[in-house]
Order: sequence, then structure tokens, then C-alpha cells
Amino acid sequence: MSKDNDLGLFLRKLETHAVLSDADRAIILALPFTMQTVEPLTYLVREGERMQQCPVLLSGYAYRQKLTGEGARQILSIHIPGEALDFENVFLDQADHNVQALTSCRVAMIPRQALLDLVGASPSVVNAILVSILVEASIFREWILNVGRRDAKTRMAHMLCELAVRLQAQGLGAEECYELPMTQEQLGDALGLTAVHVNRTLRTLSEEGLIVRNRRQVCFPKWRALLEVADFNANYLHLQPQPDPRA
Amino acid sequence: MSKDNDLGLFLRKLETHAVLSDADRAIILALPFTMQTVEPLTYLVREGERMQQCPVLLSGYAYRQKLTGEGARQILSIHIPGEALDFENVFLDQADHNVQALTSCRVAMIPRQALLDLVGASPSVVNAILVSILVEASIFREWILNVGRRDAKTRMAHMLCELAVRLQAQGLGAEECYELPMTQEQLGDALGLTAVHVNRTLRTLSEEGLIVRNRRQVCFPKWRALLEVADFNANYLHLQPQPDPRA
DNA sequence: CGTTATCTTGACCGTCGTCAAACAGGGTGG
DNA sequence: CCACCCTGTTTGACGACGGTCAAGATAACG
Repeated sequence: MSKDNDLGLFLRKLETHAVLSDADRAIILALPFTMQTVEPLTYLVREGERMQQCPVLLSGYAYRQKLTGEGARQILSIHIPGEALDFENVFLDQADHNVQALTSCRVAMIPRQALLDLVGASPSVVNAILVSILVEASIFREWILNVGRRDAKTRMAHMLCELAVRLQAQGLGAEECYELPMTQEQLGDALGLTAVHVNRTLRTLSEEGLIVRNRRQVCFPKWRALLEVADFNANYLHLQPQPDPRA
Repeated sequence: MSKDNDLGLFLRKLETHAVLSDADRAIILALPFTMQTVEPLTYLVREGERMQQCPVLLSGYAYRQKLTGEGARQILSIHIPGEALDFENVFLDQADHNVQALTSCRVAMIPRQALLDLVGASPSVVNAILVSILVEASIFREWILNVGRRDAKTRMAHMLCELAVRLQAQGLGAEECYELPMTQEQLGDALGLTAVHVNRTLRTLSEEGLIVRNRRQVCFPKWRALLEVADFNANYLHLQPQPDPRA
């Protein structure tokens, strides 16, 4: 069973987007890897480096991040368990941004070569990885729209919705409530806002009863209403697994 | 010769990022396609649609675009000749955003199936396409940083630099001068600004002698200084062709 | 229980958005 | 060739969303 294997969550993530055969599943679960546990803020990928293995997140959260010359930080995406954190540098030479652990994380490191060998060896698994990469790109696009064209409140709500839906799709926590261990400064870096304004925005959402926070937990008592406010439509997440179109 | 073939520019683009063999080149140039000429603003990909062919831009400009529920538009990327405009929907079921012609364009439409058949048939060409997709994702990430964390002037300068460098890399026009047929409203939609503020920003850049505009042509008399102001570093464009790592 | 990070709030400010009007350019048709 | 229009550009006055600065309150952590 996939659940017995550490890579089970990784497989689940791939199957969220692509239909796989038993043979495909076997190939994925048979990928070599070494386990690693890392502390919050550990760099899993560092700009300029050449990666020899691809980290896959098995527990905890991580984020993708980039800095301006002035030192301002922009968080580019948040990653949840099951997601590969560095498909890009399996095929590219040099990392162009950073990936950091947000919480303490368990990570499976898959040798780059093992993933490269899949190209040619298993077209349907390559298809699944391709779809995964393309869905991540789609999330980047929505992120651009979010940061470029929505006001602070909508922007914040949108990010909260996206995470809720993605966690749900991975079978982690319910849609109406989850653990979000980001500081308000990190939220600001993700949304292109300052920590202070994040605070004000969260207060507004709370006052309107759209979110309830205690500790690092967020709940959504009026999920439908929140989706409205967030201008959220899950299409861009491509959550319906699609058959290998080559078939 | 590749230059005799309509897909020559497409090949050149792929070779900017990946090293190809003669056999690979032959496969790419032998892809079936039909030519098409479209007017400005024509939709080449429309959100929600299922595409059966992948447009490749051969002349003119196009852009990728998405709308908020309120109708605000965000341009996600600008495309120049040689670039495939819709690798995403070769592998995904449903378009999650739009692609529109910016100028009148010549476009080669490659049947989706022909591209799908490459997976399994030609690993090294698939590698090249993968790299292409990943570089586009890298450009999205930089775009997020640009919109999220840079002020209007830097943001504008950065976009102008990116286009200059990409055009240069494709052998189209010089670094110091090119044709940019975008209205100020479109520039605003790309940068997350209003047309009015785009105008003010362009004026500032002009006054500082960093850009010179007449008609739709932009020139950069002080390229080095502009790179500074733009906080521009071309690493994220991955312009050094990299050998197939599977070799 | 002290120390530090994070959160929270208020006062103030600046970049950028809004609204509006004038202006330039480029087609079109008379 | 010149009126005419339409789209795009330019500018100014004003307003607001979000940034900055600073201080106090809370929570996290050894």
C-alpha cells in the first residue's frame, strides 16, 4: 500500500492531477530517497546552487522565496506535505530562488539522477510530473494576479482559501480549519504587504466573522462568504485528475 | 537549414535553453503545423477552453492574461517570436487563463497530439520542452517579485530590461533599442499599475535619460545604469543552453 | 521567570489610484 | 486635403490604500 511508504503522500499529490496505473505507482514508490529532518528556516534550495537531489516535503510546511537587490523578500509559494520542492533544478542548472522550511519538516531527498532517468523510461510518470510542474506554474500565475490586482483584504482571503483547498485535496485537515504557522511578517512577504498591514487586514476579516484565529490555527465559519470575498475559483488548481492524454 | 523552416525560430528558442542534437533538430523541424495570421487582440487561448493545438509565435507579440472577478486585468507575461504560447494545455485539460495577440501575429499551430507523441518518442526533445516550461515558470516567479516588492519605477525598468534581454537572446533587435507596441494601459496591466501612473513613471525614466521613446520604439542610452535602477539580473532567464542532464 | 520574538494599535506620511480635462496622432470619409 | 473621430497620451488636483515609525501588550521559549 502506498500509505506504508514514505513517498505515499508524494504519490497522492501526483494522483491529484494525473491518472496513474499500478505500474506507474510502483515506479514512483520505488524511487530511491534518503530521509532528512530539518529545522524551521533551513534552506532546502539556495539561489545559485546546483542541486543533486530533489527534496519532497513529507510533513511540515515550506516556502519558496526570492529577494530584491534592496533585500525585500517575496514569498512565491507555500508548500504542503506531498509536494516536490525542486522539480525545477532537476532539469535546470542553477537555482534562481530559495526554498526554506517554514516549520520543522520531514523531507525525502530523491537523487536527481533517479528523476532524470524517468524521462525515456516511463512516459506516463513523466507526464504526471509535467502536469505537476504546470499546475505549480498555474499557481504562480494566480499569485501574480493576486498581488498585482487585488486589494489587501481580498488578497489575504484568497491565499487562505488556496491553502485550505490544497490541504483538503491532499487529505490534510478540513477545509474549515487548519494550522497556519506563518508569522504576520511572512504573510506580508507572501502577499506583498507589510506585517503591520497584514495585522490590520486580519483584524478586519475577523471582525467580519470571516475568519477565526487562535494561536496559529485559522478557521472559516462562513466558508461560502469567504470564497466570495476572496474572489476565489479553484479551477487554476486543476484538482480533477486527468487521464494521460497520450492514451 | 533551420532558417528555411517556419519553425526555425521555435527551434532557436529551444536551443537557447537546451543543447540539442541534429536528430533532435530534425524532429522539431518535422513537427506538423498550420500557419495562421491573426489580428491584434485575437484570443489564441481562452480560459475554460480545451485546446487541440499549441500556437507558436513566429512574428509579432502576444501576452498571457487573467482577470479578477471585478474585471481588473493582469498581464502575466509577454511573448516574443519563437515562443510556444500554450505548452500548458498540451498536458492540462482546461485553460486557466487567456493568451491574446498584442500585435498582428503569424502563428504556427502545432497539433496537440504531435507534441504529446514526443513524450516517450524523444526524451531529449521532451527535456528541451521541459526546460522551456521551467524557464517560463522562473519568469513568472520574477514577475511576482517585481509586482510584489518593487516600486513603480524599478518595476517598469525591470520589465523593459527583461524584454530587451529576451529579444536579444532570440536574435531580434538590439539590446539598446526595440519596438514595444504596448499601450500604457497594457503596460499598467502588466505591472499592476494604472495607465496614469505608467505615464508618470515613463516620464521620470525619460527625464533621467534612462529611456528614450518615440512612437512605440524604446531605446536605452544608458543600459548599464538602467540595469542598476531595474535591479535586473538575468540569471532567472537561464540563457546558457545546458546539455541534456540525462547524458 | 526573564528574554526575545511576535502581535497590536495609533499617528502620520507617501506612493499610487481616481477623476477629469486637454492634447496628440492616425485613420476614415467627404 | 481637411474635418472628424477614436484611441491613446499627458497633466493636474485630490483622495485612499497601504507603508513607516514607534510604543505597548502578548505570547513563545529557554
